[in-house]
Amino acid sequence: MKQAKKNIFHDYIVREGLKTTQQREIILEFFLSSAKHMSIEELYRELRAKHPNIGYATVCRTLKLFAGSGIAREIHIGDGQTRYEHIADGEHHDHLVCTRCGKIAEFENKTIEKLQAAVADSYGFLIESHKLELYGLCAKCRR
Amino acid sequence: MKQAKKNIFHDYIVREGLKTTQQREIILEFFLSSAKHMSIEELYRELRAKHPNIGYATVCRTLKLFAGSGIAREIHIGDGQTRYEHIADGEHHDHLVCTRCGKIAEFENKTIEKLQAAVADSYGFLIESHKLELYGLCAKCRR
DNA sequence: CTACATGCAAACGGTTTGCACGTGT
DNA sequence: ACACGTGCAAACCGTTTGCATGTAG
Repeated sequence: MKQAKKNIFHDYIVREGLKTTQQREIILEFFLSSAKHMSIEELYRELRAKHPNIGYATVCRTLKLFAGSGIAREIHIGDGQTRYEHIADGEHHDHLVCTRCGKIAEFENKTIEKLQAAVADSYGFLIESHKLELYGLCAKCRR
Repeated sequence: MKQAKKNIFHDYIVREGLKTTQQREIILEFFLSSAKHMSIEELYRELRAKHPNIGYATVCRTLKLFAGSGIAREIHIGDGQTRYEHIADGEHHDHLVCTRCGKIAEFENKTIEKLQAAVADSYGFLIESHKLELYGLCAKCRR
């Protein structure tokens, strides 16, 4: 599964006439093993601990490549940071964002998606993508 | 209805020990008559045309007050701009965002809201707010 | 050997803030 | 009078870009 994504990314690199570099490999490996919704800053900080000579700009640029290749997606949950999430085999999912601890859980609900499609239809609107986020307190923070 | 919101804002100003100023009145009047999801920049630019001596900072600060008073809400639709929408009597609504022309339509769907609540429950999550945006092409831009 | 990639620092874009001056109460 | 508000310009914060240098193919 991790390997599958590495392959997708590698194919993309080749297809686009780009190059496989040490930095890209390091960032790729790290991203694939990391938590699901890291911000650029978090990714950079943790990466930097092991690899002090990787620049912030390189992390930014590489994450954009991940998004371009289809193994990651840029998300914004309104905290002013750009985050990247793993794309799990075409599955779309939405987010439960804890406003206290910042934890992000994922869920999927086909019925909601169908209703969204119905709403869009009734407006003559053609959906390309959607974003559904529930903000509140996670089970732990409620207590 | 416009008057009702003016009253809400005015009460808020008094309650907080703030002051009614010319600028605030102008911005309030303008905001209440404006399109539903203006960005700060748009609001500022149009306002500025009539009132060249109103500063950007004042617009920002005043919009925050509107949000604080409950007559407006800050929204982010991922284009890097902060927008303010009117709050219609406690009604929540979601958005259809046209990725071509930028137009934002609103909708409301109680069934989706119920399903959201059900999902949150199943995670032990307590919803404070939510955001649902459908991105795509509006009826006009599809043609 | 050439084109692409990198790290740094400087630029960017939207928002916020510090400050001296203005104004509502 | 005093505290709050204003406009301007400078600061801010996360992200992007220009450039000289490094490196994959």
